[in-house]
Amino acid sequence: MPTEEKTRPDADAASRMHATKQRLIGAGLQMLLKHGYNDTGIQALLAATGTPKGSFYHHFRDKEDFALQVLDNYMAAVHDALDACLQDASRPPLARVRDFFETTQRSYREEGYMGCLIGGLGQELSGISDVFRSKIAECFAAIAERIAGCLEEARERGEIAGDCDPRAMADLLVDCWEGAALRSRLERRPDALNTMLDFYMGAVAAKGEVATSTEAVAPTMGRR
Amino acid sequence: MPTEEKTRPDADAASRMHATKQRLIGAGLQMLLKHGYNDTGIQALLAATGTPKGSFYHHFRDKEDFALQVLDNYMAAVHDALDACLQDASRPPLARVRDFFETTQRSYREEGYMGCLIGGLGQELSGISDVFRSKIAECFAAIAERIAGCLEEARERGEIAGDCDPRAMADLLVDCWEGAALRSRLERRPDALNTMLDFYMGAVAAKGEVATSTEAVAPTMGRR
DNA sequence: CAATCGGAATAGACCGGTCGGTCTAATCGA
DNA sequence: TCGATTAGACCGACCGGTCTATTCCGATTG
Repeated sequence: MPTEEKTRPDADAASRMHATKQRLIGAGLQMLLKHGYNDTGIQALLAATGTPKGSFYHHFRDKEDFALQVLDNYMAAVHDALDACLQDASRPPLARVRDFFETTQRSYREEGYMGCLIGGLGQELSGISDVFRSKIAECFAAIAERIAGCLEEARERGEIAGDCDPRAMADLLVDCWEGAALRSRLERRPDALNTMLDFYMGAVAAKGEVATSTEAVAPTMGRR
Repeated sequence: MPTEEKTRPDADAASRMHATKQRLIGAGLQMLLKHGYNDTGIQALLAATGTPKGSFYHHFRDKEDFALQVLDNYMAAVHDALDACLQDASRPPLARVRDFFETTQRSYREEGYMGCLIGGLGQELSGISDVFRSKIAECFAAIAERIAGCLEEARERGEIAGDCDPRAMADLLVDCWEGAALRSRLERRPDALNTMLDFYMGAVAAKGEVATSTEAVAPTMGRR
């Protein structure tokens, strides 16, 4: 493993985690995705997993600590997906970025189009908890940072305009994705996600220039 | 007033509304924006407005009914802003659309960058309540519908590509806006909103063609 | 190898507080 | 006078969290 990040939570930590704790975090992800934070009850979580209360408060300080750990777990999975998609040097950078979001979209479908946990908790809690607000802002920043790296590559290769700011474009992409994810949650279908991706890819792709890539990046645009 | 819509809730209804009910809805908007639905307590609302419980349950069936009415009120304000911004036939259609979102952004600032109530409630409740889910989907659809009308005008005038689907582009704009609104809520600043607007306007504007408009639509792009 | 020790983990009764909602009575205003 | 509205005591349910008791299981012994 290359020394790519200073301190990213071990993606492999799950394997060393106690089975009960893993069960709680797994079920917690589903419940937090569907119900949000305030409507997720500890009792309901324990009932759903057949866990006694003592175990929960042995593994977690309190509900907030629990949700933060679920979020860490979620972020680890996101970073795994980023690793899997963005590091394939044989593909054009822009196609790799698109691949990441298509992978993400697939995971949304598997969860019944409940959208993104980060966005969900961010929307619900950023008004009342600075802990969550800053944590979630950091999550988005971390994702955007990695995408920005890939966009920088794309810029150097002439896939996107040479005078654009990759980091700003990455932030923008993440933001728009979250909006489309909310819409897909409301509609229980992925259309908004696809439309958004097509639009973005079509808009950033440097047109009529060298564009060495033969891989199609934005098949259609502006049509649902 | 022109017969523009079949049945849109009377924007002027507030003036005929009982003072107590108005107070509750006004305070409810602030509380729902900041705390979300589940963390907004009836008791806290009553304490904040100095209202006895009897009054609340006289004017509202229950908490859900209350939140839906706050949402109706919010939507009426949105439609007012749409009226004010989109109907000025003397300005280019695309500039009118941009004007609406800049007006919206101003109102976000006034509320301390708490983002959009529709998006907030949508994110929090769409997983557990079909009432809210469909209601909020309709809210977005209604907004997109009106923007689509303006985009259609823009298309006819050649401000945007002739072969694009105005309705899809309007949905997309609303979705991306919501995503940027979440980011602006997390960061307590409007940057993400501006970046998103600039990017969208720059991307849809038909380039190098007739483009009769002399009004700048997207001053900068891709820079924060 | 068996006995045992001790912390980790499980188990669930229990607690005070707050939740949304109900009910009856008093008061207001046309 | 009479319905609309205000007033607030009251309710059962459930919330997150605490506490003590028990069980589990690997390390430490003789």
